[in-house]
Amino acid sequence: MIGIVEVAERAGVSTATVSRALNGKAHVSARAREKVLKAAAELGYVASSSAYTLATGRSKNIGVVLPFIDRWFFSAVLEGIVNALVARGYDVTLYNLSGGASHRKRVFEDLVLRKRVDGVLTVALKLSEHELKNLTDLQKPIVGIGGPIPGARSLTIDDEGAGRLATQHLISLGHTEIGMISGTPATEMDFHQPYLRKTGYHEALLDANLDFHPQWMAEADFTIAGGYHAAKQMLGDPRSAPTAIFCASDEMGFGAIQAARDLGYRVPQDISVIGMDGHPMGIFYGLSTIDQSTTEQGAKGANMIIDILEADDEKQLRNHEQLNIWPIDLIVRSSTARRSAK
Amino acid sequence: MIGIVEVAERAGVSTATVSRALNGKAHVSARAREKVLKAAAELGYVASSSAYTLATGRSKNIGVVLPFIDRWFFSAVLEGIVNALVARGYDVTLYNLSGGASHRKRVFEDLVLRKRVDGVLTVALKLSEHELKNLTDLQKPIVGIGGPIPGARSLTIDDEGAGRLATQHLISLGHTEIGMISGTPATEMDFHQPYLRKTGYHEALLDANLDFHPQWMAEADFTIAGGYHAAKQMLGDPRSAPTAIFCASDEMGFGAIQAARDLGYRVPQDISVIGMDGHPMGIFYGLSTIDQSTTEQGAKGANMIIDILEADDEKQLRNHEQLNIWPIDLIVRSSTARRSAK
DNA sequence: GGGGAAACTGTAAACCTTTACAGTTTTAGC
DNA sequence: GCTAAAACTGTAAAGGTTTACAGTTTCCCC
Repeated sequence: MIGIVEVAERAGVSTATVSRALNGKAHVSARAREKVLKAAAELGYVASSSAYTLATGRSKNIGVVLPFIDRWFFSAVLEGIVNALVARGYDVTLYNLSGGASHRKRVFEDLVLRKRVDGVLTVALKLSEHELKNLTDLQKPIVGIGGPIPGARSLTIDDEGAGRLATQHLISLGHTEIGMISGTPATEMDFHQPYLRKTGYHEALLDANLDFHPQWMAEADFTIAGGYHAAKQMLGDPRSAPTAIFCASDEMGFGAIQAARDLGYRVPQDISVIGMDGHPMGIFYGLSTIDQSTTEQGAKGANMIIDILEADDEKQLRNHEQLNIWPIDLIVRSSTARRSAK
Repeated sequence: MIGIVEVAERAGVSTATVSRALNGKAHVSARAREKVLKAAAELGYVASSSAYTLATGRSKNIGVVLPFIDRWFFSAVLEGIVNALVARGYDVTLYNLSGGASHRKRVFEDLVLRKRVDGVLTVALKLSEHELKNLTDLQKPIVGIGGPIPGARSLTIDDEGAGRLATQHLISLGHTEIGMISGTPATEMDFHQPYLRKTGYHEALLDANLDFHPQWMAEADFTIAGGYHAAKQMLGDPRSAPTAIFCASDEMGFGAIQAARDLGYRVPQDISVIGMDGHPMGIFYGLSTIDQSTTEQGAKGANMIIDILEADDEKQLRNHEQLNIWPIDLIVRSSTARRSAK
């Protein structure tokens, strides 16, 4: 095993100098630095991260907690997070909550706490009070992406505004009978999101003085299949079928388009569909959507937490609540069009 | 800061006893164990993982290296890996290669090496000799999922057999003009997979004495859009259009179905399509496929590496090459049918 | 060449556990 | 009640780094 001592011997300096040279600190002469670098390279020396962490109290490791990994939104956020963190020299330790309740408890009580991480990033998560306390007790920076963490920093889109914007887009095209397929809150997830998007939808209808028909509202589980079944139900009855549907996720939008086609509707001539999130397949389906540049949002959240960490300012480290609103874009493609005369 | 010393004091025992009690080791009286547990709970003590790692040389942390995170196959494998590892008390540190070449170099040279991990799991990766050497120099268990790592243990399906099976399924339905949309090897990925699936396809045709037409072979990038464009090209010319297509991934299969429909073909009456992987959306599309139970495969790979670690047998730890073949299933849905008379 | 400041370097303590080894207590058998 | 064995417990070293502090060298200017 070759450690800092061996490098020091070979370079003919002390371990302190080796440490300083290798970490790019000041107070090392060019000559010494060079000798150290050479010796380290020759010996193939790599510092032990556990010793580093023990000595400095920093692990250069961020814990990321997500409810699912294999759903597009989450994997896209994760991709952004991981790339941004690695670029800044941090590792990512992953905690996934999809393994059931006992698993979830384990994550919060044991793993996150084991002093392995310098900070925690949560994605679209609603925490119980107990879990929140576990996290804040760590006295480490926390950032919540896509679902505000009370008392901590958050990065999230304006879900209510997004719902309103999507609905207004449909209204602006002349639609007056507008349905919505909203998400059901899975137990693992923050339930603000589906709720807020629905609120935006209602507000937009209200502002435009439009009627609201209970049959125009359905709930599904954010998947293609869920959207398909909900849309089929909603469009199946010609007496109450809306002429446009706003889906709370793009996946449900894909399903809705398919359902409409299977029922003989033409999209967008007979029915307009707008989704939400900015799924890459949306380009393929021609689905209009509210884009929230998911991967970039993940990267931004990652950079936020590193900025806090490296600010190193005591005041910064306190978890004062702070809400950052991430911008959204309306992307109009071929699934929404002017309402045609019936 | 409360450490093992504080717990020892409170419990009225030595730190050695605290350590033994908390780690569930033998040689602790029931009375002492109880006192320790009580004291630890009262103080809210959590062991420092870096000190643990430094003292024991084990990090209880597995590095997972993947080329992408936000593509379904990889996120599904990852989901399986993470859940299995957490269930066995291990953490997962994630290394993603999609950030470009310098990023990739960084991952292999710095991060994986930093003695943070007890073992490495790679997913569908082809490593350069240099990268492979970096990894094996670690003297730690390595397991390659979905892409064999030379000189290490691997878990992979029989890609060639899978290609043959898919093609044979089409042949058994009476098809004689069978196209294939194969994957292009992205630089980040193992390029065995697309190649092997193609080989299986060719073998099956050969065995059945069927003709092969160069226009029946296309390459795409594993995505829906890629499959769509490739299929449109292949089916566009009625003189050479095949009556069945085997796609090397389900995503490309979805695209191919869409392309066929857009060209006025009915699936499966006019054209059969079979995919590969077992994407959950396949149920929705009715896509016949070769299922490789991706998430379970990830879990299996994770368990393999932990088994090696916990066997603790010197011989086990040596990275002797070993190839585990993961079973596949032909799933017949509504996208494949008997060839109809033209 | 002398003096003082600035730049560099080294020693050793600190970080927090685990565990080998030695020492102590309990148990069981007679 | 004694003895030997078994079970438990404690002391202290080890693991590999960073860094405060003290000590040394170099540099510059008079």
